[in-house]
Amino acid sequence: MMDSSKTARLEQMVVALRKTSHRITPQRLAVLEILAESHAHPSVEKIYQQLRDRFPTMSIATVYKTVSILKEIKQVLELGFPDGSNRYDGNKPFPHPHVICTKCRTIFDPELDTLVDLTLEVARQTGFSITAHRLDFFGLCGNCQEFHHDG
Amino acid sequence: MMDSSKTARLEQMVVALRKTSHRITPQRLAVLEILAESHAHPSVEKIYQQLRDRFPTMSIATVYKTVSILKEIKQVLELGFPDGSNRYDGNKPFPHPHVICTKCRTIFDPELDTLVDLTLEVARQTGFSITAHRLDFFGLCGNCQEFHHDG
DNA sequence: TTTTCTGCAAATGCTTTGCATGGGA
DNA sequence: TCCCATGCAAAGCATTTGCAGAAAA
Repeated sequence: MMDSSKTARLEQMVVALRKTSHRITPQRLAVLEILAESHAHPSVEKIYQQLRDRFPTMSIATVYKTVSILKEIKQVLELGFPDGSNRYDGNKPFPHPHVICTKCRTIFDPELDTLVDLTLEVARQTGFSITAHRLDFFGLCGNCQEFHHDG
Repeated sequence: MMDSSKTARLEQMVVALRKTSHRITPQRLAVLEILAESHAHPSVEKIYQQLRDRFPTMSIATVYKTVSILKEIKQVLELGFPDGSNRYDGNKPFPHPHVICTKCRTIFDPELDTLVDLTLEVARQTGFSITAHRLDFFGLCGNCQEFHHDG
């Protein structure tokens, strides 16, 4: 991916914050940078760890608050998990499928056709007005298949 | 649905417990009955509430423990949500799509073609060995569209 | 200068765990 | 009888909240 697109994505997020009357602080900008550049779907904890070098006094609560705002203004997609290992996608903040390794917790974005047909079929069948969806595939990634240790 | 199929499903769960050396207690049997008969995808709290009449001294921890065992032996499907409002499906304890009302939290099972094609495509693209998936559609049910109050 | 944000700590809420008593098989 | 299950309370843990001082605009 070109560097300009990362910058472009960051700029989109900054503009979205400004439009909703949120201030741009150094801490927030740093969170935005990580979310705009990373394709690893980082957790709040991961974001926090990456920021501790630049902001030694930073609180993890600030990361939580920033991510919460980004969710509200739809600039980040939350991949929530019941065990509390939530992950965040700042590159594509709209519903799309994910492939998740149940061992090493790596998350990829597969290239699949959209689910518009399925969504329409569900709406027709159930009378729901569908506004979002979530599609996750679970399994072992190539690396974890190859080196499958015990435990 | 015929009554016999409910009984049949209950019997399957009992057999599965016995095969894995788990004891059949009145409390466990009651949890199994609710999971086998309900199509509402009940939460642990809901199961607990329905059991308090018959078992006044019952602990919610017992419901958690029973559901946990059923998960292990694949006799219940857990629909986990990051806000802790987990729901359980004892009728179809295998991956299948769900339609979820974001207002009243009703959950339906739409009749959709299986995702075998998509699963194979994901495996081909990513090199994963896919073992499970999760597909949720979110929106407003017919009733909540009609009577959409504030708050 | 005003309003919002940060950082710390306490609170929250679902779920899990430890342990003594009770009950299946 | 021998283990396992129950019920109670305490612990766990990611996330949220309250608040006083700091900083954006």
